[in-house]
Amino acid sequence: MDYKKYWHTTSHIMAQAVKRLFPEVKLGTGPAIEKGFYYDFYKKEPFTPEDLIKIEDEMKKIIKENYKIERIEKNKQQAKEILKNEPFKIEILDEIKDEKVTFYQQGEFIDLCEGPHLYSTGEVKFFKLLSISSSYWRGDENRESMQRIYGISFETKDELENYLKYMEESKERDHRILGKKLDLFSINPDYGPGLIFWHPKGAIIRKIIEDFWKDVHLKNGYEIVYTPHIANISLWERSGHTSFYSDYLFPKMEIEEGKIYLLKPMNCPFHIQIYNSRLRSYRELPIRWAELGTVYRYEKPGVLHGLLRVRGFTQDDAHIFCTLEQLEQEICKIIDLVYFFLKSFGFEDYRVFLSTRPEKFVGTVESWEKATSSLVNALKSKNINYEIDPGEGVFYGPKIDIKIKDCIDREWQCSTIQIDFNIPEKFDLKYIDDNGNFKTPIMIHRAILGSLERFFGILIEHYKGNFPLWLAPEQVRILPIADRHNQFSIDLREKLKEHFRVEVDLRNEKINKKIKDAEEEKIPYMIIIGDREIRENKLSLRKHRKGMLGEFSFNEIVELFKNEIISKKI
RNA sequence: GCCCGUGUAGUUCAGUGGUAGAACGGCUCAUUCGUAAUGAGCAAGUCGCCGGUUCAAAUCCGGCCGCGGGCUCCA
Repeated sequence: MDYKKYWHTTSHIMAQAVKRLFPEVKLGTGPAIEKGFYYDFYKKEPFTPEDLIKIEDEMKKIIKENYKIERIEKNKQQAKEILKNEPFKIEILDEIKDEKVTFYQQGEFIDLCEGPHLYSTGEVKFFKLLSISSSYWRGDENRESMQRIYGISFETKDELENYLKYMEESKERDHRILGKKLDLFSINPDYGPGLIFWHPKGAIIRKIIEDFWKDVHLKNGYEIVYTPHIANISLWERSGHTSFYSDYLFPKMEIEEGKIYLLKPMNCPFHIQIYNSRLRSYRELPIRWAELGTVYRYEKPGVLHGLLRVRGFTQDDAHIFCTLEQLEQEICKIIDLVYFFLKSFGFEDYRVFLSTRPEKFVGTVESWEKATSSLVNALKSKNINYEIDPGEGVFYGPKIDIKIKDCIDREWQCSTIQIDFNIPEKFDLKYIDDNGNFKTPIMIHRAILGSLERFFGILIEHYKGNFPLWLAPEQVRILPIADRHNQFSIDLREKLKEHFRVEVDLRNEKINKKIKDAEEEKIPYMIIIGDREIRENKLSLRKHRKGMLGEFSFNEIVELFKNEIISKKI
């Protein structure tokens, strides 16, 4: 069912309860959102968690009192009279163009609202208020600070409980917590908020991803490049970053008198320098240069978030220089590559967005239309359903964004394909065409994983820390039952080490404890070694979260693991 | 950046003005064990930083820094 109406009504019930308990509160707005609802209130003292309980109790009363919800039409004058004590509502009223406005009334509570709503407050069955936070009135930091209460409601108790369970589960997946628990990465707030330290277990995963990424790119017609982390400010002045991107730049470094350098916030100007290092012919195009390029951007303190929003990160960046005629085919190739990578990591659900020309743009309308139609044709030829974000393109060109869904249906944006008319002009990129004339190539910026840091964070949450065998930092752990099994286990490790990442648990602990720890560390496979295994030369194999698989020979195990790794089985 | 909350041992957290605590983890010893925690002992802290109030501050007040939620969903 479509819960929007249901949630919207619940938000009105909440507002009614708040008004009863705190009559001095002024109403802001209270819509249904993607999952649940909120209402913004203007109140001097913030709400406390105890207030939430009181509000919930009052809401239960209102539901029980089962008020009919009536839609009432008023003209502006009447509306103003009704809202005389609600300054925020009056502000909204003043912006409505129609002479007639609608109110919804339930009991003593009346609110300016275009609806729709349920028929009565009694229809809301199960609800919960979830959190209190602040927000600016109309999202404007110069305006009043409002108190926002979030909540959720459902028709059945089961749905509510499932939702609360889902919320709990999302917490267990939190990459910041798992990153600490599994010793994958850390951030030292004293020495650099937003800067990531990759611990050995995180770093090995990154290495596997990087190797895979490079191999696939080389096989797909890309060349790998490396570029510096800093460059003279004149490069950034020419690219325009010092003006349109200045908020995100780390402060200047004056390395010698008058020689000012900047940390790079993007890789593209460097790739352009490689392009411009000599004259290019049309015969060379398309040129595809890829780099795992580490960039630094000054993000505001309040927006940093684990691995997902950081100040230093590594983009899986590439730039393609091509002609307008080659554009569509290049886009198709990129889309294929995007899908190949995302599938390899276990992402099967996508939503594709095409962003078109914004109000402020560079280049000609004609070139925008050509580029946009190349994007559309590419999507159509791939039979991809897409949604249009009108006017949401970057000022320098249209783009395709691909959002992936993780295994609990949350959406993440990683991949982006952007066409750029601006920067080739700025840097005067040229090639010589088949008639000997200078032409300007088109440039495509594209990233597939987005950034390694962010993608790693998403992977941790997607897998809940249970990495598939090909990515797991420690693929197998050998667990000897008693001291006398240690030497056999160490020898076995040496043999397995040729193929896999394997450790032995030589601690003086009971087998139960060793299994528990290996399970908690999410090691995909355990091999248990006791008297029986040594006597019969068989290995007892246990799978993480599954339990005993039985006894296997050494060769059978090698085969089993190898197949699982090659197929990138989830 | 702004609003609210928050900062105590490696980790998770208790501690409302009077000698700094628990569990897990770590170390040592004993135990040699068959599929999710063997037992005992020991070590471990500038209570985020700076300042103020007080005979006395982890605790109260102010500033700074960090972290968490939100500030994008608009009658």
